[in-house]
Amino acid sequence: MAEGLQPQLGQSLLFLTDEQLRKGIEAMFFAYRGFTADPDRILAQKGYGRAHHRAIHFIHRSPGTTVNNLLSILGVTKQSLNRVLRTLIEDGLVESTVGTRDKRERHLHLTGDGAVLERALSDAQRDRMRAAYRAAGPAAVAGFRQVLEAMMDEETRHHYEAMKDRPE
Amino acid sequence: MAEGLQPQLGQSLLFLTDEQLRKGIEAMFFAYRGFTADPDRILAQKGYGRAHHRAIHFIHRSPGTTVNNLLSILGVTKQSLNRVLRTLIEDGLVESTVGTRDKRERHLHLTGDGAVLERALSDAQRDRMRAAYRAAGPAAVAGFRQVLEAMMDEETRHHYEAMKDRPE
DNA sequence: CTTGGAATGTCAACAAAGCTGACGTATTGT
DNA sequence: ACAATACGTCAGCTTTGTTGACATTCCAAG
Repeated sequence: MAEGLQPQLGQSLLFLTDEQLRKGIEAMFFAYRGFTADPDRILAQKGYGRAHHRAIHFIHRSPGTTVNNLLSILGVTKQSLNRVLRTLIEDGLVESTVGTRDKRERHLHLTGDGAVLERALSDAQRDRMRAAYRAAGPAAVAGFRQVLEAMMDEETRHHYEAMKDRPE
Repeated sequence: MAEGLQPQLGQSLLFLTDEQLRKGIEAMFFAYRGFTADPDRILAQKGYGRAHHRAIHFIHRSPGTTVNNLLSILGVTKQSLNRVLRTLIEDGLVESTVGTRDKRERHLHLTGDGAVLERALSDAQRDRMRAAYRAAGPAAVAGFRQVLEAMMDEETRHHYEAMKDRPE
C-alpha cells in the first residue's frame, strides 16, 4: 500500500508493508499447525493432549523443577496444570518428590516410562523441524530464531533465555 | 551432542543438532504466545475467542467465501466453525447470504461492524509483528518465512500459497 | 420426471483444557 | 505465635474442539 509514498527508501522497508506483515501472520498460523501435528497424533493415541506434552517437555528440560516454576514457564493456572500433572503422576510418567531443603515444594521428574514418551514426542517434533531447517538452510534458521525472539513478551523471553544454553 | 563426531563438516551442519532444534521448538512455543497475546486481549473484552479471530481474518481476506472453503482453510469441523459463525452473525459482524448458483452454499462477508473489529485485531497483531520484523531486519524476515513455510503440512501450504499474492 | 445419493449447512451433546474463587494443609520465616 | 508461601483440591464456568443425527438442496441415473 505504501510503496509509492516512500520511493527514496528503495527496497529497504518493503518488508514492513501491511501485505508482508499479513503474510507473516498467516505463515505463523499455518506453520504452528504443522508444528504440533505430529506430537498431537501420538498424544491422541495415549489419551493425552497438548497440555500434557508441554508439561512433559519442560520437566524433561529442567528435571527436579518445582510446580511453581513450571507454572510461570507455562503461563497457566495451577488448577489447570494440576489436572494434567495428576493424570501424568497416576499413569506413572512423572514422579513428584517432597523437597529436601523446603518441604513445601514438590520436585518433578520423568520416570522411565515418562522419558520414553518424551523421546517419542520430541523425536516426532524434531524430525519435522529438522526437515524444515535443512530445507531452509542455516542463514534462514538464524533469521527465523531472531524474529521469533523479537516476537515474545518481555517476561517470556526471560524464561526462554534462562534455558538458552543449558548443556546437554 | 554431535560436534565431536563430524569435525569434517565444520560449522555447516551444527544448526541441525538436537540442541539447536530444541531451541527452535521452544522459540515457536513462546513466540506463538506473544503472537496471539494482543488480539486475545481485545477479543476477551468483547466476549470472543481465538476461533472468532480466525474466522474474521479469513472472511476479510476472502470476502464471499463459502462455509466449506473456510472449513478447509481453518482445518476444524463444520460444527465447530458453525458455532463461532452463528454468534458472529447474531452479533451483526458477519452476514451470510444464500448462494445464487448453488443455494446450498452460504457466502460470508464482514459487515461494517465486522470490518471495524477486524481492523482492530489485525492492527494489534501487525504492530507486534512489525516491531519484531524491524528489530530483526529484512534478511532475518526472509529466513523466518522460509522456515515457517517448510514447516507446514503439504496441504496447508497449498492454502497458504493460494492466497499468497492476492492484490490488496 | 422422479428419486436416491452426495453435498452443504444446522442442532445437540460431550470432552479437553483454559479460567476464577474458595478452602485446607504443611512448612517456612519473622 | 502468626503471617506468608507452596501445593493440592473442589466447584463451576467458558471456549473450542469432537461425533452423531437431521434438514435442505442439487444432480444424475433410471
